[in-house]
Amino acid sequence: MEATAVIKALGALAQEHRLAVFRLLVQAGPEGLPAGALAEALGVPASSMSFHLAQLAHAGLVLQRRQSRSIIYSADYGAMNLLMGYLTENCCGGASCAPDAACPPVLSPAKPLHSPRKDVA
Amino acid sequence: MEATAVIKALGALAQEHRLAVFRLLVQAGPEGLPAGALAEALGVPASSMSFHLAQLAHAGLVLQRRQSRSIIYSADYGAMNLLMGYLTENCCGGASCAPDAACPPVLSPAKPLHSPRKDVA
DNA sequence: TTGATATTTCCATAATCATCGAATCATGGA
DNA sequence: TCCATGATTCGATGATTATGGAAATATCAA
Repeated sequence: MEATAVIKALGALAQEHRLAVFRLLVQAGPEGLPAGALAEALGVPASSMSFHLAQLAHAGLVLQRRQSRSIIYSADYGAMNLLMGYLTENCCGGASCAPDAACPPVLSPAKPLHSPRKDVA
Repeated sequence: MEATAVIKALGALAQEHRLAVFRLLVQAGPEGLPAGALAEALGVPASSMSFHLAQLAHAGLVLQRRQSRSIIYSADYGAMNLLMGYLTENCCGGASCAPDAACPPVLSPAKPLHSPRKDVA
């Protein structure tokens, strides 16, 4: 994933409604949700929602497929993984950045990427 | 981490220079880098870099400390973890979203969050 | 205090982005 | 074909954001 794609993806998520939509889709799973349901869920006019969904799709964060009259949107989990991988890539120059924590990115709250060292704050 | 903080963080990263700075800092590790070095590394005027660093700091993504005449910036790894956790929270409604992949977010390329199912694409 | 260095603040300009009603397009049933 | 439904495109408006030079602030050394 290159920088311009990452910027586009981050910019797409950096907006109230789009962030909410993306999370709904992440939680909805691969089956996704139709545009109308998303608009109603967030209380946003259809034309506005369409604009935001287009942004997310153009950023490669969501997939769309038509099902009869509805257009179903779903999260692109692969893109999400690439995005987060880009941010943590080569963390701490590849060296162990903290004596007690592994550098390879792990999102689980129980195993944070690493804790800042005291001598830094 | 609440939505407004996440939006601020994502918005801060959704800009060419700021994304580049953040990655430099992530790779630099907890020791961080002075503002001047960042400006020079990216070929950006000092005043512009200062603006971008302020954005990152205000978004809670970087820490700053003064060291003599320099101001040293470093990545806030805790914030980064919270940010990514927010995006993947309650993925697929907590249910196993793919029969062969675990849902808890894992960034390692070898163990992606999960793969989209064929019947979805 | 004077001078040099490092960084930030101020300011005006230009560019990008969000909103939403109205019009348009696509689909499917009667 | 006609109509209803679901969604997108168009267009004007208002708001936010990026840029960089000049001036101001902070630190340190002599």
